[in-house]
Amino acid sequence: MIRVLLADDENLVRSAFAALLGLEDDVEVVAQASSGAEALAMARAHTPDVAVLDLQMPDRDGISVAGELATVLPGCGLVIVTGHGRPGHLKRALEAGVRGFLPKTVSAAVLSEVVRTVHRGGRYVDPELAAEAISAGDSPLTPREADVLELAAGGAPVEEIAARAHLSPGTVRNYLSAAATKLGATNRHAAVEVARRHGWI
Amino acid sequence: MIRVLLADDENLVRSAFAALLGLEDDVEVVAQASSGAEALAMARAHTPDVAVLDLQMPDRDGISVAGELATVLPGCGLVIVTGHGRPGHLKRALEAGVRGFLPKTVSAAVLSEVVRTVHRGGRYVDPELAAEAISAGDSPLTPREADVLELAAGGAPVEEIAARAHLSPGTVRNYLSAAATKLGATNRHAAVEVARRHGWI
DNA sequence: CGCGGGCCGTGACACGTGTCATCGCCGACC
DNA sequence: GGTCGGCGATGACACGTGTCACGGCCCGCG
Repeated sequence: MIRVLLADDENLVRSAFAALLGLEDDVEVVAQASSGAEALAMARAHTPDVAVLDLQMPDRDGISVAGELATVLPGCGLVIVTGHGRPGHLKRALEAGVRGFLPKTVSAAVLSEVVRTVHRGGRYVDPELAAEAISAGDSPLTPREADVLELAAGGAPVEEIAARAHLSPGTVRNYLSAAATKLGATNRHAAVEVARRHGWI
Repeated sequence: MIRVLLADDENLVRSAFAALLGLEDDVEVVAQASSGAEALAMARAHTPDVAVLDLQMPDRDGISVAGELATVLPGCGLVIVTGHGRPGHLKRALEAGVRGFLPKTVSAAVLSEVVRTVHRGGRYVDPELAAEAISAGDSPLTPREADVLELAAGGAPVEEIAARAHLSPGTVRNYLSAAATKLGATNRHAAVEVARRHGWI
């Protein structure tokens, strides 16, 4: 029997996944969580064999939860499920010790199969996503550029970004200009779109 | 027995919903679709009692599908399920004849209950979402302002927006300026964020 | 009919931005 | 020890934008 922890902030989806996995004979959902913090607490309490985590949760990234789980529960298999799979996310997830990564567009049979594969110590990443990740490559942005670009995501003026990043307005413009050039965008706003699409911010 | 049509582009979620609804004695999932066009075709073929539609689908809006279904299958109950519930979406959905509207954050028991309620001819909208919709009110934007603001969503420069909207650059700037003022934003980019958050674009 | 308001355009001004050159400080690497 | 690259800053210039005033056209409404 494979003991599974489910974490997803969308209760309806999480319960539905539980119902889906419940149909399998060799899988048992032993705990559910609706946030990253709760997922960690539940994992400590129930020590599941496999943790199925949603990528986007209100408090913290599913990947950061996975990273912490990897050290707290080394034996626990880690699977990330996500709506919009971005290449950058996949890369970060694999670095965090995740062994299963699949978008929600895959068919139902895949989920339970991936749970079994990961439990056996194997790996599974969605082929389409893997291809995208390889063709897209790494982020060309330096850490600071990514930081500043993320702060620019809300459409805030440069002054506000500078204040929130504790930087000079001129420096912020330099970073944004560099980021836009690297991403082949004409604006920082278009650059934000590109970076988001690749999962680089 | 309530005959249900399920439409959601995320196969995993759709199958999971099917499993969830399959646990109910009085509900039967008779058809599934992964796009808006497919949902319409399936609805014609199977004449379900209730259609459960995801809001965001690749080809067309779940609301526009609902609007068409309302004329094609007048007796069919319409339920919209969505990840991020925006007040503006709720309003448009109700105008299209939708009688059930709920975010995916609700608990599992609610879904089947809403299907039953809608099948009986009743209505259900998520209380929290309803409160937001009332407090947020209608969109202050004129139709053209909303159009232009939508074209500005990608971060494109004014010239490009003007070309795509068949307008003069000056006119575009006027519209964007008006929209930003009405939405209390300093930029058009921040205005886009605000409008998106309210579901006005 | 006059009036308001949505729609579309022009022109002008001030401000925000994008771009580039140049500087200094540091840490990594050969 | 020299070089390279990331980080932070400054200053200057050109361009994109935000804002306002103003013009016109059309439609609906009192």
